[in-house]
Amino acid sequence: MDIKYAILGFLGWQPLTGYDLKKMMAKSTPYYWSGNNNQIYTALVQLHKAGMVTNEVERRGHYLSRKIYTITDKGMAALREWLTSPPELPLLRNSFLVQLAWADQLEPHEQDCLLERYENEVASHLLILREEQRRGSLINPARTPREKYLWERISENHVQFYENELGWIHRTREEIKEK
Amino acid sequence: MDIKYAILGFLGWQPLTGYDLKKMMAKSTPYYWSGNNNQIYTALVQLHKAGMVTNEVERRGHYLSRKIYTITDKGMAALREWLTSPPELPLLRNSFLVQLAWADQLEPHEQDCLLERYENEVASHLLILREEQRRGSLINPARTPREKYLWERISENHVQFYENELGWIHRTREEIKEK
DNA sequence: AAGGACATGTAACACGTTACATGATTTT
DNA sequence: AAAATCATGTAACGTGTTACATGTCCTT
Repeated sequence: MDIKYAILGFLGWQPLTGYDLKKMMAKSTPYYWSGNNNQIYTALVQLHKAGMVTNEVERRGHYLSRKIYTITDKGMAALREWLTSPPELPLLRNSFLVQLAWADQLEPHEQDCLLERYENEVASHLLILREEQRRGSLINPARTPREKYLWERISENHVQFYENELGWIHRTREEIKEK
Repeated sequence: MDIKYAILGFLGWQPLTGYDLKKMMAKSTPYYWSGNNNQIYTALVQLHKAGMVTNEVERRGHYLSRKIYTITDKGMAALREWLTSPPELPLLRNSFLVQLAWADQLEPHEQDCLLERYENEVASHLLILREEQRRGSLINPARTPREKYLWERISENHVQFYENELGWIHRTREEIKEK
């Protein structure tokens, strides 16, 4: 469960609430978990049980309260250990490729429509990513120059992935047209 | 549930058993489902209930038997409809990037070890992919020149993805060394 | 005789998403 | 007054993996 380590990572930075974590993950590139209450809150409970985090309840007003989580030494040690564990290959699932595998059954214009739609999807997502980078709406801790560099490279990894995909689909369409 | 359409795709080609499907998926690039009984057999039951496939039980010996599934017109229509439905963006999950996000906490040599391991993982996977391509151990239907071309492009998409990743990690390591 | 391929299925678990449920506080 | 944000949680569902369970047939 990656998300636990992502949480530990953020808490290693500063104490945070579940709600804070949710927002931070939504704003940072490597976190593919979509704004997801269930996962975050249950992971926090599990981390608490395992002694990796402690929480302090802060009352505000009559009913409202929030839990501020802090990482423990045990949590820091677990994070460090995970950081040095063997990295895994990325998991890639592209259902478009499954469509393409059987696209020979389509009429030529339907087939090109499919390819064009995919190209547009990728291109517009790339624009969004670049815009986010440009506006600096993504989190970049930058506590040290090295950390800043690493986060920039992670962001770059995403952009490059979509650029690569765009190049591939473009060439595919060109080659089909030539026939 | 993509896998249902993948099954319909293969059955559109020829009648097959669940076991056949399992092998074919394992041998073709765009099918990311790992040799998985549960999914295939339950999907076949669901497709059968939905009238997308029929099956014929072939007895062989006293106890042994196998179910040969055939796609129906309804199944073919469902497949065609899915093929023309709007493609989705690929789903990419790279837990290595989550490790990297917090890698500033590591000693320089531990950090480079992490990067090197990832580079090696990607490089060796790329070798496997290229070897599979070269040996032709991957399925390539090639019933028409266009279909052959499409499957080659799908295979190329995979290779390009890992090549891109390899380029990215290589450059990242070089830039870190320069400091 | 042993091992591998053939063949079908179930059980338990892990991960992730959407939607539901509640209600206070702050901003417009 | 309405809308957005803050804040925590639960329920139901979908998808995918590993391991379990069973037994035959074919090759070495």
